[in-house]
Amino acid sequence: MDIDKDLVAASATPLVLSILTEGESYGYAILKRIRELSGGELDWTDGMLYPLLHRLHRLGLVTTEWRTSPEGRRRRYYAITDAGREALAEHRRQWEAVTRTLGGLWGALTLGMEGP
Amino acid sequence: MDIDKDLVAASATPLVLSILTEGESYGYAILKRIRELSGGELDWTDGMLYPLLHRLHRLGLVTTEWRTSPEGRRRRYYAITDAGREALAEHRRQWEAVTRTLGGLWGALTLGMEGP
DNA sequence: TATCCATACCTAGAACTGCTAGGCATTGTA
DNA sequence: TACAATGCCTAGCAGTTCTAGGTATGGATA
Repeated sequence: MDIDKDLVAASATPLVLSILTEGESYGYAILKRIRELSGGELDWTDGMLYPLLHRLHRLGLVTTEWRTSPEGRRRRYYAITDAGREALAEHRRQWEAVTRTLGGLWGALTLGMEGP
Repeated sequence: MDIDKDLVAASATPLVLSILTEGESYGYAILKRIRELSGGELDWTDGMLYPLLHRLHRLGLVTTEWRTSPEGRRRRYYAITDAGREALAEHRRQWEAVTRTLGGLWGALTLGMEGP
């Protein structure tokens, strides 16, 4: 049930940026959210996520700061920037272009998008 | 308008296998078909396609043979195998799973699938 | 109070890979 | 006869990824 490596790579950035549009978050919580959203199909290790978050920060797509949560834990919170939102829109555009191309070959394609 | 490298990588195998479900084909024609299907958004070089076709053959997902076309050109034709069809189904399943995950974050998502 | 699990983060560098940039040959056409 | 289009191939470099390791702390349990 492992998702193909290339597909994981292709979806990583849009997925993280999308999660951050829901509101700021931090590494550990993002991992759990990904697992939850995909119903367990996408199961990243933290070693995959943190370098990605660092890269997004280097590219100016997110801001970050250390804060202490109400529970007393130190966490590095991330928030999406305007540039991040633009990058996400472009990713989405590309994802739709490719899905449309594949959809043209796959015939009537629902992709499970019709649900509630 | 360049499509992200990772997204190209993720779509490469399902795209080629899908094209071969339309009937056997050969490298040069597959390249043109990809350009056509994507409206020019996906623009592979031949140096990207041939190694992929070789890999698909090595994996038993396609068969291949040299033939001379009616026009007198020598071409290496490729045809999808049963294993290839199974692999394609699995790719499609994964693509849909990831698209569904992203779709859950993107809200109502048409992906241009509603067409004529 | 010792131990274990969950939470929370970080990175070096081995291992892998993809594609650029080159090559070759043939047919049609200006 | 020269150029464009058709048609195929691959070495190896340049680039990246993620595994495997590390650290630390809060809360629960025994």
